[in-house]
Amino acid sequence: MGVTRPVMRTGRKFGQVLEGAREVFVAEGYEGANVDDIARVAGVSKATLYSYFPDKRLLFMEVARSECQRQADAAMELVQPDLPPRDVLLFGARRIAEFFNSPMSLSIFRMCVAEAERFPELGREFYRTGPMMARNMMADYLRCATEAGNLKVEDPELAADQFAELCKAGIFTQRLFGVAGELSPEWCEKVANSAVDMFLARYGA
Amino acid sequence: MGVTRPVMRTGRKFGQVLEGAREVFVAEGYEGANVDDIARVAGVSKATLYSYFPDKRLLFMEVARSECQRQADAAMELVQPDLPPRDVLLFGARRIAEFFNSPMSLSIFRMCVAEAERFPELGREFYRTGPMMARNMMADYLRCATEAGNLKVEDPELAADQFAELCKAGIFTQRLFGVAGELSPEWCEKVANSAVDMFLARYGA
DNA sequence: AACCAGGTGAACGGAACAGTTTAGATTTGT
DNA sequence: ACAAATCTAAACTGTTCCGTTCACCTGGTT
Repeated sequence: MGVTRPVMRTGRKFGQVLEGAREVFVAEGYEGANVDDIARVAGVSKATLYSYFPDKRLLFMEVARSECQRQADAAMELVQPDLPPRDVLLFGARRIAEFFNSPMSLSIFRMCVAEAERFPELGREFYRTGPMMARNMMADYLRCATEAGNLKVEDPELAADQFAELCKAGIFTQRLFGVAGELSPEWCEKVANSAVDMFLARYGA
Repeated sequence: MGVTRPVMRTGRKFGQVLEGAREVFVAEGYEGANVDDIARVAGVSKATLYSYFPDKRLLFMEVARSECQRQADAAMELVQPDLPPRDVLLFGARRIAEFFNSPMSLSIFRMCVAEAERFPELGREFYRTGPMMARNMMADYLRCATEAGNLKVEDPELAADQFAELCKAGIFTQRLFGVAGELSPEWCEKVANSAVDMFLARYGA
């Protein structure tokens, strides 16, 4: 594939552009963000911005993509199969709860949801590089742990989904609708613990 | 100033306007919806539309509000405390799973999420009249059932949140990001059953 | 018949905003 | 130092679309 990538990264100010775009998109949403603002915040001329990205939509997708990458990297250290299941799960639960409590993550999530209908590729890309990575990793772990006799999971994919859902109980919805501000670490910890308790009550060996 | 209501309902075509707006908003989202289109679909002139609603935002809020009301009415029949817990929960689980599988519900949900940041009242109003109603109803039931010795729930609010989350495992996220189309009733049934199993494993008496 | 509240349709003002262009400044590699 | 690559500032184009306005129609009431 000698095909030139649609997005080139050669110039000096690529990083600035991406950083500024991230900031403005997160603050204003996709439609609300204004390209002139992005250029100003990035400390870059609009011409420069458009020399990197053919249009606003692709700029946004790159921002979402890079943010997903960051999350995926963080998720890598999520599973340490040599620990007892309770510890592994608790560690994962904390990460998930924190994710849905963080303003940045939430904002990206919100935008991808909002635009998923008009830009289907965006939604699918986000899902594939973000939530699906975590899901697969967790499902793999559950399969391993079941084979090792530490858990009893019949359907690892479903169980992984259930676990992720449990970890955001009482956090996600309220945050998404702006009912609550950022929640206390103690609250997150409680939700995470409760998620693990419930998961083990059902799937514990 | 006789304090005229911001939204008046006197004219003959109020219903048409609301119906047309609902259709276009659901299909296009808030930003994507065009007021001329709404008027056309509603079979009404733009002047008439603006005689009912001072602006697009309030029109949207009225659509969201009426849709929530509909959901709240449907939720009323959700809890029948005289049945055994497993049946009550299964009934609720089916409703929740179906809700998150329905295109209409999903679309309204998506829009409220998208606009919650710019129109905070909208997000809070949606939460209060929608998800929170269901949550309170479920929490009340759990409290009752615990007192009656049919369940053992320490924190009914948290448990209600957990239950709702479990019911959308593997449905919600995929639907929200456009990864999957509408899922089969069999799949929903499986998710609902699995949710109930897990819930009872933890909170069953 | 005269009245009138509610509705029509079409045009218009005006603001916001994506994306382009151009002539010139600045930085970088050599 | 010099040329190539990169970046800048600002004006400009074209479009979209909200919300307004105005002259005119319609169907029911008295």
